[in-house]
Amino acid sequence: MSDDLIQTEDAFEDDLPEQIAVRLAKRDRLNEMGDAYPVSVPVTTTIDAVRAENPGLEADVATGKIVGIAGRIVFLRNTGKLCFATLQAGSGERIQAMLSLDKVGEERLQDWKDLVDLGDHVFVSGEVITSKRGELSILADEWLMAAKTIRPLPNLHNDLGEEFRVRHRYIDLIVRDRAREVVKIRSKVMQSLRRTFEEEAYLEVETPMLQTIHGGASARPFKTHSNAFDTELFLRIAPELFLKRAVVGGIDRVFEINRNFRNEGADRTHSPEFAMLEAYQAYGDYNSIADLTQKLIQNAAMDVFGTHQVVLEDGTVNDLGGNWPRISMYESLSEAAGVTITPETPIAELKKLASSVGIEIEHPLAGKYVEELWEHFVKGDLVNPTFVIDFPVDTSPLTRDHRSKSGVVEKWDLYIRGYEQATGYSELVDPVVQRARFVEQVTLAAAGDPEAMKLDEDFLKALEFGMPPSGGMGMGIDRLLMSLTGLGIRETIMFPLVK
RNA sequence: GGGCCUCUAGCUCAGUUGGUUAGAGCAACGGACUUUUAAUCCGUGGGUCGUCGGUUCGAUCCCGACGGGGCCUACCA
Repeated sequence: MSDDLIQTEDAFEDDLPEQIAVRLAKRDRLNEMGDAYPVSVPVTTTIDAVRAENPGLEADVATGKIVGIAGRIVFLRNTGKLCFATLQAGSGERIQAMLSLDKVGEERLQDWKDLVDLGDHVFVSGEVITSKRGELSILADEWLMAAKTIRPLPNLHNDLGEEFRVRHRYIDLIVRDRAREVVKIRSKVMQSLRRTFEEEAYLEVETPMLQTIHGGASARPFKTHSNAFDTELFLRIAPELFLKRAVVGGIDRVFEINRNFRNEGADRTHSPEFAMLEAYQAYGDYNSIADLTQKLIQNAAMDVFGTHQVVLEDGTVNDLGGNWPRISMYESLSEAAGVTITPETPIAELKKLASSVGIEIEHPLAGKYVEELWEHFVKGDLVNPTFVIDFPVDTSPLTRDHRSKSGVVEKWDLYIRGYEQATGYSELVDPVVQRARFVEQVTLAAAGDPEAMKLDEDFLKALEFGMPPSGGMGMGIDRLLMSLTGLGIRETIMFPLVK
């Protein structure tokens, strides 16, 4: 693929694809006659408005209404003395323009045929009519080039290849309704989430993305360097430790929607940068924050689709309605595995069980085996939204111990259609226990675990000033869009990273 | 990171069991056409068959390396 065609005057001469050379020549002619890229064109209305204001007209009707509209040409049908073009607005709405010899005159009709290509933005003004076949049209008195296109649009009769769509999303958005729709859905979901937060009296904040110590999750970070401070910086893997500082400071109900960066593998459900929602609620716990999470998602479904039963890309229905069940990790695992597993089950036994079902991992923490076993035995069967609650303590360093069960923490993961959609905690606010947990992590890091956290002294100091008992949650926005649409992550992100 | 597959015109795709001139539809160019809407009809041009190297009389095709992409797998959300 040659992307640097239009660089130098010399390049015009030689190896330019025919279609581009032809269009550049047309551009030159337009500039000689006037302007191929005028600063504006005298539009009086929009394609959407013309359609909305002229519904259900009979065929071959003249309304007497004169309008000026602009749009991108997506179909072109030139005949001898009457030319047709289909103009598309940014919304995807289309309308037909008709250019006849007796209205625009011989010269301008010839200019149209000579200079206008598929993909061009044009302005036409004239009367709103319907054609003999009943198509709502603008019968032009005049036309103007609004912006000349140099590259040809792909044909609109075959689906674009997936790679082409991702690499040229701007073209995908022009030619594919669904691409535009997904952008719209995403925007509406964001509005809905913010609306729910506002109703619940949360404040939206923005915390650092460039951090000197990365914490709040376990993942490999992207590294960068600050010239001014001459120091290594990390792109954040999570905002958690800063949002908790905000809660310490008295921002009792706080949320952030922003990007996280994780230097891990990319696949259908993982992107190196992804939009994350985190929320914290002083005087709440993992139950109240689960309630909030359910409300956020159900409101989003209702606001965007008007139902909790959302229809996915493949035609299946994702039922997000009702009160979502909360199942215990240890109990659901014990049931599915046919063996009683508790926080007291020795690691050797867990290892043996894991090995017997083909999970071969070496890890010093019993909790890791429990989570792996749970994913093996239970995860696949969870289709409808389900909160899996009460996780092993040793894999959840930022979560408080369970109020009554020993060996587990007050943490849930929300699963929807087999994917982890969100996670929530009763937050660990005891600075002494938090320090001890961090030290364990750092010890692991020293033992060669690159994802273990470094000690964030300033965060610990904040806790020492007293963080109220709190519930907190984190939710992947891209994944929420996936749950609501059934699309892959690279379709829910408008411009996903490509090499 | 490992395994398998893939890359042909502006776009979507055929095809060549190694042979002289690599095809289609849409798009483009020339012509005809005042009611088309994937307009139609006649005619024309357009390709380093991902890149580099090897084998061969001859490579788009076989082999190797590199690059892009996909699927599975591993890690993470």
